Amino acid sequence: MHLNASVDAAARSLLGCLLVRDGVVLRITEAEAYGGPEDSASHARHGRTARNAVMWGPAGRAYLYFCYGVHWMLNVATGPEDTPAAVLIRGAEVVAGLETVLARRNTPKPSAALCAGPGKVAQALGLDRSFNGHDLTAEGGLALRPGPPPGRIVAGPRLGIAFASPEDQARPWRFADGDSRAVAQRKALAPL
DNA sequence: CGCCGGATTTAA
DNA sequence: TAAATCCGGCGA
Repeated sequence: MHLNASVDAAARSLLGCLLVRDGVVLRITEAEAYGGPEDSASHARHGRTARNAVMWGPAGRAYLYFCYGVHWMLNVATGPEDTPAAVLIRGAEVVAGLETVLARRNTPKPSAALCAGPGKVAQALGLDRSFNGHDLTAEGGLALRPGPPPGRIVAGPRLGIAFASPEDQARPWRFADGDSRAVAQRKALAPL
């Protein structure tokens, strides 16, 4: 876990790490890097606001935001203080607490798609705005811990950013565990 | 203050 | 392929 490295390196280093809450343990299988004001795909593109303030804070804090009027998205703030950057957790596989995850996801049985998607990850962990700014390096509530890294990493363009500049859309800042099935749209990813 | 549109998911 | 559904950011 190298949260103070460049945001794309930080995103790669989060693959395989564990998210722990309430007996639920998820292993991160997919992540996307978002930079500062220079990244036209990032929430930081309009500068510092009340919503994205956590991106300016120290590395290791949770940045939660509400999207499409429906979903909560979990990000990990990276980089030094005053340097806005965050990694969106896009996918995970369940390591422990399967019953709790199935209940929260309102799904009868497990599948590779159970937590493949950023909205699904936050829902599986039971997250909402109250976790915004939470210190993931501390114990309790919601914690981020080292986990088994992937054997190989695949990468591709970030998803859902058609509003960004062509250069930023093309930037291969989406990363995933090449051996995990808990990854949405795997065809858009290729070996590093 | 009102409008536009989004780092998505789900079901048809 | 579209509907669900809310709020941030921006322009008036």
